[in-house]
Amino acid sequence: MKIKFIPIDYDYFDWNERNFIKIVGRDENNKRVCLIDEYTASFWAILKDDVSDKKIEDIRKKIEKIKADSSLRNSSVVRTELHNKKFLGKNVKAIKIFITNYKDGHAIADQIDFDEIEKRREYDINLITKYIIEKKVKPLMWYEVEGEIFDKFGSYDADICLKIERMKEIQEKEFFPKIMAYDIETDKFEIGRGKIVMISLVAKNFKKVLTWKKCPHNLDFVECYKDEAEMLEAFVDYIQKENIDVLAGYFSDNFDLPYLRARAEKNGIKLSIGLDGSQPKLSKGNAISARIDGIVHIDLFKFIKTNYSQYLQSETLSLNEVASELIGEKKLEWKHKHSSKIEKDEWIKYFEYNLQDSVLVYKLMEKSWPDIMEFSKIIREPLFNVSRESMSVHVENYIIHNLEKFDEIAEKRPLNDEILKRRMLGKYEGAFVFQPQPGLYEDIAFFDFTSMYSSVIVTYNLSLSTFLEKKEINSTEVFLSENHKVYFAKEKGFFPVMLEEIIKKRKQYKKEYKENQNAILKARSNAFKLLANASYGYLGFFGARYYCREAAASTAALARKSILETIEKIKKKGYKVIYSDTDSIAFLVNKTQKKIIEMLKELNSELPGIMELDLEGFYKRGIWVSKRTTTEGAKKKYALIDEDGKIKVRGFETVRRDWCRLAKKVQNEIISLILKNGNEKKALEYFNEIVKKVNKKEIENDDLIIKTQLKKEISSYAASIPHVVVAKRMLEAGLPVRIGTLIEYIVVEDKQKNMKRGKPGLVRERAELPDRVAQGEYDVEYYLNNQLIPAVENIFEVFNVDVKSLKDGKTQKKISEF
DNA sequence: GACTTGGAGGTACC
DNA sequence: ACTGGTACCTCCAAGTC
Repeated sequence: MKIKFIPIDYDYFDWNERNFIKIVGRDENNKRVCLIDEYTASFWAILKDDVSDKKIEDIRKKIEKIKADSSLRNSSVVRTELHNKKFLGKNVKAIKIFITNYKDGHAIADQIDFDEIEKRREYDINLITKYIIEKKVKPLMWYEVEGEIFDKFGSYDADICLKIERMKEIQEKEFFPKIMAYDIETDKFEIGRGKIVMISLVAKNFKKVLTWKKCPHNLDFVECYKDEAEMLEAFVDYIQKENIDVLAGYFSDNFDLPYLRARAEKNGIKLSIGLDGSQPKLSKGNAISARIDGIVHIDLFKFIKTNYSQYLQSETLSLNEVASELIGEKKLEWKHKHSSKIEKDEWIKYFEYNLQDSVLVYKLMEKSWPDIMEFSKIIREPLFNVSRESMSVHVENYIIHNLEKFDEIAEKRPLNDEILKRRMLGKYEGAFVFQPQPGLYEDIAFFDFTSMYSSVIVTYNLSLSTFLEKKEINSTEVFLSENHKVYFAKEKGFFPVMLEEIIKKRKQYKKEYKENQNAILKARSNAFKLLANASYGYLGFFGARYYCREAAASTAALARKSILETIEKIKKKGYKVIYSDTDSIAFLVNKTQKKIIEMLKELNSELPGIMELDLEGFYKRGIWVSKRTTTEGAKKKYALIDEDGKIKVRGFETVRRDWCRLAKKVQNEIISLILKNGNEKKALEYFNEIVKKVNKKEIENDDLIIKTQLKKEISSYAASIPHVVVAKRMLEAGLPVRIGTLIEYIVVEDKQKNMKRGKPGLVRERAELPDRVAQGEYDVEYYLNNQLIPAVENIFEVFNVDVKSLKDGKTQKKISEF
């Protein structure tokens, strides 16, 4: 039988003690297809140099006799092959060892401890990953498949199952999966402790809320069931009936699916939503992931966190904020309460609220699909994994999937003691940041290096496999510090070569996207950008297979050297450099813009390798301020206005979430007024008005909330700082507080009159939960001295205006003098 | 007891 | 633990006089 097929989900199972791969996907008519493939797991034993051929044959014979029997199954080596391979760039002879069952790879590898064996590798690589590499059955690519009907499964919910005989990659139209979004509402927050009150399901032309609560209304999307158990059964039915590829939730790995499983168990029913009739499988450990056989369960929260969060403005990654920013739609209003306390007519609101959550998840999933799909195609890992994995894992998987071209055997994942050792090493010297001079500057140009760290890695060939223990002829020498030099080979290593390709592809797809703006090209270009950006971090990441501290430190060192040299050149051309951070240089434009572009060309012609300097932009004006404690300029804090009047703020309180909105809004407005007008006059008037308002207690509570995230367990905080004290109080009040919760508080006047000689008591004693604070109850002194003034003081200082004394009556006269 | 200092903690920049 | 280092700033608590 011959069909067209696109792989969506991968899994493996044991049959007669051997491993079989099961791929679920679609055919050209969108029929659900499952493919079965026999696959023999393997790993490598790398031989030491100079082992004689005869000895190698002896060892192979010995290896072929190895068994690893357990109560679970009898495992053994199937056969061996001898190959000429590379390991970390060096030629090696290696024995490829095929085994009956992947799960016993470790047990068998442990028995290969002959003196002639240098290393054993790749027994720590996922079976699916190895399968995709070797058999080239890549996720979300179309294939023409020949195979025979496979009916050895009792019943599998697919239109057809084939055992693969031949496969060929083909070109076909882009695939779009059938997505369903879901969300549950429960009586208690803790997993399984309360009942599930309702479940919403949203797919294309499909909107439902399932509930077992009485239905005193006529909402057509609500379906009522006798009890929780019946509702859960209906949920299972819909998942089975609707023929979906992707089930998407938000925080659903940690909440919705575990909750559903727990409640199903309590009700004595099976949550058999897998195509094989199995229940969702929850992984053990801290980072729970919930898998459904044949259906890709995606927890969008995880994908958004690793892939979008750095580009989002949202203060938190709550569904409400993320949806609002990405799709311009919000959750409905609903104040959570136990179902027993919900009034009759409130239920409609509750159902609508629940439905809207799934609508948001559905739309977010549609929007994220190109990104998830492109990552899956580029990295060649299944959607389930790609949607959950961190950037370092993405980089690593990309490497592993591309080693074949280099004949490389993969390095092993570091074990715990190795990780510990790496972490003990501490930090190495990083980027250069220019010491700015506080002031308001006119006409500024910004240059920046494109993907600077990646370009450095490629240009200087930095990586684990090119790192040399000692100086060799024709090697690159890098000064890390005065008495620490390291060396790298000139011969190209696979890591820099791969990175160069990533950078090239990023450029290519960026260009293609500009010519043909569609979501997929954008996603493709973006995926390569993210991979390139994470590569340097990967080199210095303690958990990386290809960790190389020297390479990471050298990357930073060479980037420093490069930027400092460029700064010098720009200075020599007669420009005043005012700022620089890592890969960017700001300088004053005292000549025509044409001259600047000419200089840029010249600078580029002198740069080595793929290093490239780019014009980031011209700005009409910019402000740099001093640090709060000293008079020297603050780094990483500045604001710019471009020729179109667009303002860019970096580092100021305005862009920090741990400052109250009042301080942020006022600072932002002051920055804007100053940059637009070129002086502080209007800004001072504005500030004066605000101070009056604060004094008159006219500021809304919402503008006074200070938000700080709880980053660890409450008990492990050394000092009792305001947000931790408030968090404790929230816990006592039965509010959900855990690591990651954004704690909100308002500082109120000292009720206990703890004032000591006119000075207020500790902030934590005055930090109050926002809904316990009445309008106008806030502490004027705190918000003036600890929020407003610190936020604007250094800005006005640039104009020699002392704002500290503004709140006193006298100084107001002083302002009128301006 | 008032003031200084340093560390913990959080969040930004690139 | 889940990419890296650099930097700012607040609040508290210990240290100093």
